[in-house]
Amino acid sequence: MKTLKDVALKAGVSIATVSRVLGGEYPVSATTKQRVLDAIGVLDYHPNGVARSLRSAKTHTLGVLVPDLANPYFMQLVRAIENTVNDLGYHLLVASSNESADLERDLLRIFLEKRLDGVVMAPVSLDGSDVFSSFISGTVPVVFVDRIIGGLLVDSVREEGRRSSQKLTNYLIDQGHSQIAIINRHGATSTANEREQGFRDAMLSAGIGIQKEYVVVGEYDQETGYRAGKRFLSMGKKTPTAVFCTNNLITLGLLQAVYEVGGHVPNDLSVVSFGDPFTADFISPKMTIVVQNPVQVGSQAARVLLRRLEGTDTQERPEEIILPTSIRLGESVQRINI
Amino acid sequence: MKTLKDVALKAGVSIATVSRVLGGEYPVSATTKQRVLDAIGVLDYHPNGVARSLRSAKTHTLGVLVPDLANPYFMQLVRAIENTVNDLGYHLLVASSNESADLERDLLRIFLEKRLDGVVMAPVSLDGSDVFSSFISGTVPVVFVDRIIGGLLVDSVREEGRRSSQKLTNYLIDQGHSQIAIINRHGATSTANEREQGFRDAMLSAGIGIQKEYVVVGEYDQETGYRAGKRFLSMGKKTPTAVFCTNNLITLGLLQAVYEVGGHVPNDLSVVSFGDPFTADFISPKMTIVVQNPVQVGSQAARVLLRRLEGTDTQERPEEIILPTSIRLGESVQRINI
DNA sequence: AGATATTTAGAAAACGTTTTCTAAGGAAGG
DNA sequence: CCTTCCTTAGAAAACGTTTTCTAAATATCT
Repeated sequence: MKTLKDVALKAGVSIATVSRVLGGEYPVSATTKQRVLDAIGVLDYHPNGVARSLRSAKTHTLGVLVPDLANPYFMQLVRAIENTVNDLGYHLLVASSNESADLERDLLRIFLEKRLDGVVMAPVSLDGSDVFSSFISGTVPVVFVDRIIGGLLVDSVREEGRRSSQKLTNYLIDQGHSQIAIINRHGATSTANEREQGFRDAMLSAGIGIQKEYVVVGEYDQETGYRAGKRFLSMGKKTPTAVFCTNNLITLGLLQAVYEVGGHVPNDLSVVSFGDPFTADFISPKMTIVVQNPVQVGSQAARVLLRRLEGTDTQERPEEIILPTSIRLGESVQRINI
Repeated sequence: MKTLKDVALKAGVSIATVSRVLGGEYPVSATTKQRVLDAIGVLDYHPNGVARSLRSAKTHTLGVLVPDLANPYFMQLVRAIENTVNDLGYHLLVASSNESADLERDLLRIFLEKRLDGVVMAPVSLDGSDVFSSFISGTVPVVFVDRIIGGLLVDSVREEGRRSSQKLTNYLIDQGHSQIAIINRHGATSTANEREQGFRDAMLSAGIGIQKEYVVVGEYDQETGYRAGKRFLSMGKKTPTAVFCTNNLITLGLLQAVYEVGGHVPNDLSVVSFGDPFTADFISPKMTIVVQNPVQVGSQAARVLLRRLEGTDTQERPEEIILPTSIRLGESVQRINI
């Protein structure tokens, strides 16, 4: 591959001059400029971005770390980030942690070594590991999306979870349900916690006890929803009348389980869920959901990050943006006569 | 951020020695090695990957260029590529061309400047532009996925399209349909072409003429399917009895249009489609589809690319892998009595 | 014990840029 | 016409690595 030196030789100037023609800041006479441009064209020269990055300490690349690329929520998120940053000449290194804290740590180390200019991530870890402190001491801006890690002073953009969970549960209760199950993620992502809290808030104030068999924990994936569904359906008389799915993939799995035994939603089982617009629109029946907005989260996060990158607000306190969510009623809940 | 120099100073050795400790190839005495490792730990040193890349002419980063990140097919594809290459220490720069040839060219130029080690892309352009020749002369390995560009000697991995299209159409004909519409992408992606060809093959050998109003072209998106659906449904007696959707997003849009007017599939309209497993499984009714396999395509493409990167088969002729597809019958087609 | 081989470490070049510093040549001013 | 200023261009340092070349110190062999 050709270098500045080749171009300089061809054009009969110094490499400094070629660099200046490309940079455009420094004055170069019209004639030499043309000679250089001609040489560049003839040689099919393409600047070496790696060398540039080394010299300028800027890679113009942002790291995006999501737990699961196969989740439409995160796919939409990534897309929104891309759309927002592309115009300013940034590009994305995308990786997924598969909900593993170890993998997350490894990937962050890679991000650090690749000297990415900033990071948008949905954290999996429960607490700030050593890698985070490296990021912070290295002053690489990080923005958390969807989830947060308590105790870390990091910018974050997420969606309101507890109150909307509460409202969603209340809706079920209002429709006459009391045998309500919840399928959630194990462990303690902030998101999972908030959703479960909201659920408990509602049940508590309605005076309904929460039965152990009705609380299922697993992963944010279809498998978890499918298994839980199978189990619920095999409980005979004790089968819940309604299920609260805390995640779109879990919902898909649950529906699969119901349909597989010839069941019907909502006739045999009422279902409510958290859902991104993409997934939600093509599930039948139309689901009653808390409408999530990954596009908003992504573009806001990108904007926060870009502000940190361009601006000089290094010692400013972290931004914490919590987007409001709303409930959209569908046809996935049956009214029960008490 | 700390450098080799800092570590060398702290450990009382030369930077060459530190580099050797990190590299692991060159023999270093146990005592100095320990001193160096201690210094690295104390200083929280993280190697500068940019400098490494400059020196070694390897970025360990692959470019992935898809037309649309919001399409579950490509999302699955990207994920499969990531899974395949991560183990070997490669990471992905992901970008989407939004089906724009101009944007595609710009992004390829960026890839070139960032000195990515290789590229996996679903090409949008119809012919090989100048950027491609830069890639080829620069010997950056490229693998096409899903689509190809005629006349370019480039590795490719895609799915069989024409014969499966023909079979899918034949199925409709066997079920008694003759008023069959097709919704396809405009222009000439190889994929769109093949699917249309297969459709025409079937219609021709069945002796059914293809009516102009039954051939709709647009984008590979929901909007296109939705609009086409609206139009079909407003044709009264001439409304087709069956529609062949060449793409999963188009299918979603079409269904939306049908449901919106209270219609039913397949009672009011039979629908068949190309579909990725993810989307297909959660559409109701269960669709009769050509099952696409983005995961296979992605991992195969990654493997081909890795082989080019590691091996020395530079002058070998391009690989052209065409994966077989199969038809999965669902409940989206109604049998018509003739 | 002397000669040779082996192990370990440092100095310096190289990767391809950007940018600072220096200087040549011409324009402007007295 | 001589001095001063401005414009344009080159030389060289710097960014942080890896690697080649060289050399010192130690081990091995006769």
